[in-house]
Amino acid sequence: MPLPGNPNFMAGVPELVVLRLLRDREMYGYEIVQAIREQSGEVLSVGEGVIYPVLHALEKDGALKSRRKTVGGRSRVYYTVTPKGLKRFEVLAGDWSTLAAAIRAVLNGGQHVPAV
Amino acid sequence: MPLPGNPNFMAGVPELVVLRLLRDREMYGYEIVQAIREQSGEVLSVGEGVIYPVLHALEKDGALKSRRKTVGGRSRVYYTVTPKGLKRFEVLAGDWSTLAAAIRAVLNGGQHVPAV
DNA sequence: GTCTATACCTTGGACCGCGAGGTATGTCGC
DNA sequence: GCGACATACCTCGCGGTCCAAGGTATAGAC
Repeated sequence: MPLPGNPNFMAGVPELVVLRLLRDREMYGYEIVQAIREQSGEVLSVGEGVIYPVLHALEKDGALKSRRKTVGGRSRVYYTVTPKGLKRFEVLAGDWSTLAAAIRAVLNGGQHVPAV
Repeated sequence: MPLPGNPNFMAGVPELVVLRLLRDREMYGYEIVQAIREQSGEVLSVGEGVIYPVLHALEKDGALKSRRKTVGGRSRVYYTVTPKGLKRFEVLAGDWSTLAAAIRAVLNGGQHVPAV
């Protein structure tokens, strides 16, 4: 949360990314890990040790719902975004946008960049 | 360091910002804290508890040089960027750029954004 | 003489990310 | 049938960053 007294202003990106991916379609953890790697052009490598805890926390908070599904003999846990999760995504996305703009502003020498 | 095996990929923003400000002109710690707040449009609030340790670490690494100066009866520690520090800034700035682009790519649905 | 602003600094803990490790099952080659 | 590899889930504990809180000291205002 960048705006008012921001504790740990850089955190929460994994969460944001997870919510973004699940907004499009139902996915399972292992798949998410690879999707992040792919879609970021191999730049972001957010491992399973990050993703699974994030998924559990989001579900506990009611931002995600899960259901087991067996595909080709493999048991998977698929996640979907709840309305609460969608709202959370929008907040986080806005925060990120604000933050990135602020950093860019400083890098550009203090000229206020009018949002992207 | 976003690219190869990235430990703590989101970190280092305070350092990056400090180097950016000092690249323009000599500044002292207290001044830097306020400059960040201002230039970021009050979004970034990186307190003294962050800045001073960063300045000390950068100086210890030879990225900055300091000199005491008394202005109007007030003793200040002014910092300037060394060539090593400049190089470090360029690396960090590039890393940040890459990272921000990667996150934006994911937020945009996996279409590779051709750098900004 | 007290209060506010300036200016420096350190410490403790909180939090997050992450590697490393652990379990289990399916598939492919030999 | 057996080993190696990919899939798929999970947790623990370390480590690094950030940050609030607190501490010192001087200058200027009222």
